[in-house]
Amino acid sequence: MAPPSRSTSPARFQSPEVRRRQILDAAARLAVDDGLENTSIAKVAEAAGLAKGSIYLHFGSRTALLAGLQADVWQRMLERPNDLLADQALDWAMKLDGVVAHWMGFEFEHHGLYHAVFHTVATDREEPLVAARSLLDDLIRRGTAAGEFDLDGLDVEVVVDFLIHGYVGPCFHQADRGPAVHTVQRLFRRAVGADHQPGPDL
Amino acid sequence: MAPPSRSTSPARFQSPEVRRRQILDAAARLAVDDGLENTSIAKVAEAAGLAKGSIYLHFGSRTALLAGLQADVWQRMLERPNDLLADQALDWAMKLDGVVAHWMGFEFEHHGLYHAVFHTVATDREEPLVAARSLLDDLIRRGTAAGEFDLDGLDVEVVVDFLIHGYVGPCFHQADRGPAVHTVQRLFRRAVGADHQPGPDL
Amino acid sequence: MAPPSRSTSPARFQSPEVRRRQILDAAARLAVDDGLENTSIAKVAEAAGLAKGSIYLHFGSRTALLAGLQADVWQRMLERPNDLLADQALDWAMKLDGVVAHWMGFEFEHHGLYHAVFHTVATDREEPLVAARSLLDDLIRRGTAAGEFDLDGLDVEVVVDFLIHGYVGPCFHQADRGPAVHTVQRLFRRAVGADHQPGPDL
Amino acid sequence: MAPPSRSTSPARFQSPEVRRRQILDAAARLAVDDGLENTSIAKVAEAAGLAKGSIYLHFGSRTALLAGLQADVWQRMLERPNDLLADQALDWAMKLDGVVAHWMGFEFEHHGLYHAVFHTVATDREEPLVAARSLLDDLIRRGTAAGEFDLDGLDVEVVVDFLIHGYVGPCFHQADRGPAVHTVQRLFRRAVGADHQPGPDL
DNA sequence: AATGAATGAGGCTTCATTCAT
DNA sequence: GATGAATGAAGCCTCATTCAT
Repeated sequence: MAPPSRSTSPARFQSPEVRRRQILDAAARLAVDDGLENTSIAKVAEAAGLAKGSIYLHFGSRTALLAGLQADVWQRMLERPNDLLADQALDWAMKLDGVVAHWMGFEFEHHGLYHAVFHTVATDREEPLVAARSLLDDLIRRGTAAGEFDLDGLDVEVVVDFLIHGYVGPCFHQADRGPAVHTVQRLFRRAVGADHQPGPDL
Repeated sequence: MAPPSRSTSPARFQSPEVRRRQILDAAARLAVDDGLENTSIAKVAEAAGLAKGSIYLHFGSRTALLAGLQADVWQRMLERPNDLLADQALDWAMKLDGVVAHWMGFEFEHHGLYHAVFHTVATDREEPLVAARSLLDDLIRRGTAAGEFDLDGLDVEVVVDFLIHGYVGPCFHQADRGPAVHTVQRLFRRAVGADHQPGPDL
Repeated sequence: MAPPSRSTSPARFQSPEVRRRQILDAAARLAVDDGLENTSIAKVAEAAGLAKGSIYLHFGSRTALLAGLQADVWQRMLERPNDLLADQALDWAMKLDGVVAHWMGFEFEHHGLYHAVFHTVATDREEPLVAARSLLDDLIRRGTAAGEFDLDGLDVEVVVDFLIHGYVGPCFHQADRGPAVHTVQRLFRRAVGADHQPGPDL
Repeated sequence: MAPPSRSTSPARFQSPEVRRRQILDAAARLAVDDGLENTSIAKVAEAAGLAKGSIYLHFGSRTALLAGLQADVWQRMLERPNDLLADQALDWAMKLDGVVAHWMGFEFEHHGLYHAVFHTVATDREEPLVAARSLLDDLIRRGTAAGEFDLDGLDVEVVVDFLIHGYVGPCFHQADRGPAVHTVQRLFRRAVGADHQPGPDL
């Protein structure tokens, strides 16, 4: 009996790292377009130009893939802000502005992916979220210590949670990105008691 | 074609109103525990002590059930704040405090149900969301007009979106409700430029 | 606890015979419109102005109802032709014409109901079909004996089966009923060797 | 989400073409035995020795499967008659005989499958039916033009519809195939006015 | 490494039938 | 007699996962 004919030629060999990235990119694209819960292995495989089974050579399960996506997202979310934090040339309010601009930029760019990943992945979601929170926490505490921010007794942790959720809202409903970002920057400043003068876009 | 054998005794007759409420309550419980998208008809039926098919006597489809849940949630979310808005004895900042207290109370009580419903239901989710937004929008505009709030040029719509998402954050991570609510009330006041003195709990 | 409210008043009492007929009529209507297999108990009940459960006071099962419908259909299908057969004023060819006219009239009127019932009901479908076949069988044999028909060795049973299926075809595709009936009448005559002159419509 | 446990050994790999045919054959068997509308995916899968889900690798839906069955049936139904039509060695009456023999052969062989498919499939059933009708239509018109047939004013379309339904009848009730086919051949000839001498079997 | 046929649990929905009221 | 809430088997379909090739 003839072996089953292969209708498409197999994908060209790739190193695991490259494949992994291709898969994650495909998954991210689909998650943005169709929503995270509608991102099936089959669709990811097709979008990545692979067969379904091949996904499992790189991720142990759909959940693992989604977790990978999450890690990916959060890494990109934290990379730049960490740089900002270290930038000596910026005062604390400007750093805060920078974080807002960066995060909102992501939400606008990927329309909800960050939000979706943040809220949906069925994994230990604490770790990366903790990272984002502690980044903001750190920023606010140090800005306060520097005398730039004035919390007037407000609990930093609550403020952080509030801000980290709040900035997402305007990303869904606003057509004009620039003004929205600017407004949210000022809202962050108001929250930490530093809205003395408008901050420039970053 | 075969007559269904009855392995368990059927649930006692109930009026549609009562059953409908029982089903919605069961669904709400599950939505909180497992997430909205994992709330299946089978699970709802079991939680409500009914057979799967019985759910369809009260809701035309899973989507309709979820929409019913949403409508329910939002009605409870908007009822009280609308009363607050109409209360002549309160100044605008106090009304704002009241809304915060009410909404956070719900989130704490139902641990994420409101958030889940708010962000996930696959229905025309706009209507009730619009209602919540316009409530806050109205409150802020009128408080500003009354000279109590000072937006200093901030776009009201962005502020509203920001606040409506922001208050949810602290509900997940804070053990001490009272202080968290108080802090968020002050953050709302800061956002609208009215944090001159702390507002009392409502 | 209050008894469940009754949203609609119960249908007025009716004698079983009348109810039975109402139900069969409703079922026939639905079978014509939606097809026999889409005729559910629920729809019949609604069309008959009854509650679902009430159907079971008159028919033991859906199958029994469908069988009743079938019996009904076939009775109406055979009544008139039996009269024709007994009519002394008609010659055999005219009787044949009459049967055709009557049967096609039914198919046109009820658009496929007779065909559907004939072919679909999951009961002992033989009995009524046998009646129709033997009617035609009888007619042809006696017409042949009378010298009006000429089978020239054709097996009567095959001829009967052929005719009884054949007349249904033109009922589906022909817009002009009159000419179609006339043509089929002549085809019946040809089949039995009696198409010497066109027969008048009956 | 849970890995599917494998209680039975999976069916051996097959090329899509082979599987597709196996599934269609199983479906045809069931359609004959149980009726087309009682042919469920579950039953087809079991009859084909596959899991339910595997059917969907080859047919997008139950409807598509049934349509595939239909297409299959009709292709086999029309192939041979089209050859007959082109055969120069046969006169028109003999071609007509050949079509009858072929079609009745199918009905006998598959006991009702062709009839079932012909009348029930919930798809665009027009196309293949049109093909069969136009085949017969063509045959009759050309036989008439050649002077072999004599319609004497009968509408060809009605004749075609009549014949195409009529031949099915004897297939259900006759044990002796040979004589039945022969009789129906003569009935076709009578219908088109060409029953001058018996035609030989084809 | 890559493939893709095969699996089967589980999700949604319908509907004939029963039975307490 | 009449009602309609309740049932559960059964139907269609999806999709994460496995594994022979």
